[in-house]
Amino acid sequence: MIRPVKLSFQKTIVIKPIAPFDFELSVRKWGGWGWLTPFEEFRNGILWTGMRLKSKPVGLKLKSRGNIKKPKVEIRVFSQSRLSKNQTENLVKSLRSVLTADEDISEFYTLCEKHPVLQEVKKNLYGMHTGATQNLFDVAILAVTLQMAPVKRSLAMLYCLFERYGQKIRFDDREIILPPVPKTLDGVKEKELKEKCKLGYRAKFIKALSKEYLAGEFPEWEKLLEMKPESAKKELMKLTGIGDYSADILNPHPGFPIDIWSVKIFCDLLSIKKTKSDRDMIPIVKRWAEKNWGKHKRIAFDYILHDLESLKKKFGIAVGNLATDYT
DNA sequence: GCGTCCAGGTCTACC
DNA sequence: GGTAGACCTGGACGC
Repeated sequence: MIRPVKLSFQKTIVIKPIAPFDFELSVRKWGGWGWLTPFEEFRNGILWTGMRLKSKPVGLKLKSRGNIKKPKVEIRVFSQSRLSKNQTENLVKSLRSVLTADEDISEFYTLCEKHPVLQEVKKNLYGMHTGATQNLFDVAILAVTLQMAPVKRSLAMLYCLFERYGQKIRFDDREIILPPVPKTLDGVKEKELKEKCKLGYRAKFIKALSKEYLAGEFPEWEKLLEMKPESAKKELMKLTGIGDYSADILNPHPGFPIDIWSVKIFCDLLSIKKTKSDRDMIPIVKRWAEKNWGKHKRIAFDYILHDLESLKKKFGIAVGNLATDYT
């Protein structure tokens, strides 16, 4: 990795999300995945992280200046050069989106009253918004590293990709690593990715995704939003290495990205009778979620995965070591 | 210590 | 269109 890019303070942005909004729950993600990058830092109620404005690296220092009922987030912005009016407007738009500041979760909370598991997660995670990056390439890389591997190995692959090929930024006495860009990964040999980051067969997917991005074959987030959920998913599945599971992670429409690991938990939690193998139960549990939770299935999914430890105690589900694998 | 199995999917060849 | 088998790696397990 090249030496860190030094960023200096430019301006402060204030965002007022729709209440209820709990700042810490919304920006602190489980399992070492991070909110915008796995290498961000959260300490004493402050989050240091970063993102790109097109190709311009931006450092962000976020702090709550409100409360759950009257939320207000102060964001100090750092960059190499002054932000133009247009860049500032785009940054505010991106920040509102990744914070899901405009999402009213009260409708989901009404649904929560109908199911004991959701009642519990609502109580424990009240005010959590589940936003994350809109950069489809970054999410595609994450999805590929999640495939066919335990969490420990997924994190090892992801961390290696960031540390070797990501971009380090330095601001406010902190160093943050931003995700690798397609151009960088396109310039790395598949053999190197396999050997250095232990990506195995996934190295081919990463290379192909980089080439597809550079060739303009990645769909745009806004266009996917305009499509019907299933059409958007089909579009995403045209990308190399993106199948049913990964497309559910990338899709801006609410999906239900369960896999072999999580299907066991959902069957236990939701008392869904296991009539087939774990893999064959995946479409059955997906249909259950669609039927019972509809457009709220993704936020329900996120709330449940964030609250596994307390759900384990409350409902005695057999998540055992699987849940602690995330910590 | 060594061999075998399998995991938090996807692709491809084959029928 | 449906399905079996291959694909990387590393931890768990049995011997």
